[in-house]
Amino acid sequence: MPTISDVARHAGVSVSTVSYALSGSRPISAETRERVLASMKLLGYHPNAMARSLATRRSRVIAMIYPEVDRGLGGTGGEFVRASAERARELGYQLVLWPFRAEEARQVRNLVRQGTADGVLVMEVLLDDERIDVLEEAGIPYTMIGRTRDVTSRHSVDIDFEATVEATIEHLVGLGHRRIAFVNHSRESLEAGYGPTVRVAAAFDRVMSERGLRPLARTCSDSPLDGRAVMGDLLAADPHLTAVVTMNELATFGVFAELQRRGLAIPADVSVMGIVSSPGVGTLSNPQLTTMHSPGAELGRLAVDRLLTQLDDSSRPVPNLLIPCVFEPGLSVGPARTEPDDAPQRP
Amino acid sequence: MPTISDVARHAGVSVSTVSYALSGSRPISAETRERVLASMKLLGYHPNAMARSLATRRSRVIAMIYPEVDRGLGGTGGEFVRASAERARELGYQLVLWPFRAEEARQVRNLVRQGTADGVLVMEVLLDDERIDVLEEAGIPYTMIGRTRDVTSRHSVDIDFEATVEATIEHLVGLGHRRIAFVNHSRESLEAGYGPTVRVAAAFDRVMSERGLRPLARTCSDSPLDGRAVMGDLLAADPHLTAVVTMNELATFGVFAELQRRGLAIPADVSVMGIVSSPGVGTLSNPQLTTMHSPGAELGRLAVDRLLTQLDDSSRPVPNLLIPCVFEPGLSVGPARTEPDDAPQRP
DNA sequence: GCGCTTCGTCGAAGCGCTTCGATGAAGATA
DNA sequence: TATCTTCATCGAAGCGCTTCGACGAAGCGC
Repeated sequence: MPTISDVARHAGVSVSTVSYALSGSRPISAETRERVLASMKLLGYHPNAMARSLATRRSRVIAMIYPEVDRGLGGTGGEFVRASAERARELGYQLVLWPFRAEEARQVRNLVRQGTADGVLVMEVLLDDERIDVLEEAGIPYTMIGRTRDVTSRHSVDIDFEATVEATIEHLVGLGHRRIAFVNHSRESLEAGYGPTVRVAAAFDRVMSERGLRPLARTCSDSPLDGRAVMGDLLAADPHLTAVVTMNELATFGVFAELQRRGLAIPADVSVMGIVSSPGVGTLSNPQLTTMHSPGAELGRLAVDRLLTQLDDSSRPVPNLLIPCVFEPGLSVGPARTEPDDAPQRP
Repeated sequence: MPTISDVARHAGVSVSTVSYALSGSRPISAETRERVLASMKLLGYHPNAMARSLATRRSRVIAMIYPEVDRGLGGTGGEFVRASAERARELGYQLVLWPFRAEEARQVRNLVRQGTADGVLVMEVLLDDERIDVLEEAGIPYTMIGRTRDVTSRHSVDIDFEATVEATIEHLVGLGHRRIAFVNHSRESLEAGYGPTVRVAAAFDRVMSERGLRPLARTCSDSPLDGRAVMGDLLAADPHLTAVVTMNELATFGVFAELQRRGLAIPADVSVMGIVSSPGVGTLSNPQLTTMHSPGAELGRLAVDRLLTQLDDSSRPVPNLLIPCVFEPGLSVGPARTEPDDAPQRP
């Protein structure tokens, strides 16, 4: 591996001239620049990343803290990671993976202190998340994917759960649905303060109540088996429900199975709509699931952009971003069936 | 951020003493070591990774080249990445992601030359893969997940496709199946020389032929829709087939749908067995899919171990590893139905 | 023709660490 | 007691780069 002084010697200039020729941070005559660049090419020179980092105190590395790349199925996590890594590369940064859960905040601190990363991306943020406190304290730029409880002075991009729920209910109500149930993620994730679980639960309650509808909701562990049980439970709670909204991809398979077992046709008897789902997951069901798919790749890119803006110019304020899920048509949602006991309706 | 000389000053020793106290590479009296460690703790000192790397010419970073974290569904890719990152961390390394496809070998070379990574992990290796040539040429340690065509002098871990197919066919034949069809990944991936596609195709041919059975196989793009079409095609080619082996998770959903549409019961009429599938994917089908799931996490850990062994002691030869898939029982495989035209069988 | 600015380049310091050779103080040996 | 080791520690060099101050050579106005 040739070094900068090999290049300098070969081109007959000083080391600093080579550096300036490369960075352009001081004027260099066109002629010598040519000569230097030619030498570089000839020798196959590539600046050593570590030496450069040491001198500039910038590693051009961003870290991504992620507890799980994949939650079971669901390409969302992976999609997010890939999009971030790609965007980072486009902008000349590298992405390192720090596999830490919320409880491992101390490890995060240690790694941050080592100075390997110029900035940090945090996935799967909890409402109260120690890792964020550590990052704040260390004074290192970061961007959350997700949001802590209070987010006013913090940097985040997130799915716009509220708007997503709003659009979903709007869509269903527009098709005549009034009795709409919701299948959430697990009770544990709700209690742990996992953002999507908490925010969607709250949004569903609010949006339904605002319309004078009953917000029938259940938590459900991430498995088809529990999805079946919960679907049964929901039908017991309201035998006349006409639509089910589910944020739990694995459970959705159970929801389908249970409805079909009971002879309820989708969507003729019951419509099913997936929200915050990974792209393509809709095609796996029969009939194909209508979804609001989560903008994983877009969030990944935006998170990186946002973080790097902060790095380049920490004074520039960057607004927090909320991206709603995208409607992806399927065959699992249709007009509400007219219920006998819905009869006394106004026209 | 305190530096090593802050610590030295505070403890009243020289910089080198601090370094030795930390690394233990020269004897230091217990007393001064204590004093130094106390100062470190008090000052909150963490050695700067970049400076250390520059001095030692070791970055303690390994890079992972991956074209896709997720192929649609399938947590295998993500599982692999996560397991690798975790294992690397356990051993004091960081994992950076290099999102390069096989065509982007030049970019790989540039990054390698920068010296950011001590070693490289390459996912989704093709039979003929330029990236591997680049790594060989650069003389940087690497480990493939997957294999190039000739692997004798190269470092790899991979799924043991041959053993997996062998075990699968064995299992089915043991249940009386003779007419077994195979649904592979896409024709494009076969032609691109994507390892799993090619090796399993070959293994299926061989294993079936060795048993005097007809190796009925089809490529199929990764989608439920094409899965349906291919299933129809297979039934046209052999209306009496009793088992389908599929390596294509998305297509499997279509296979199920098509069989059910035709009133063929699973497994009473046709058994379906998924191979090289991501863990948990079996539970999504109804009836639950019997699979040979791919040992993604194990491969991830092993790949890292293997690479780091090479780094520590490049002379020590490390054998290439092949890990078979693991049988995961489900409800989609049963005894072969007795076909009218299979009648003249020996007892 | 003089001083003044501008331009292009150089040398050296420094980023924070590791590591090698040297050194002085004990302790062991004769 | 003089000599040789051994042990613990120090100082300095060096990893490959950036960047600051300096300096000579042109170019400028008057």
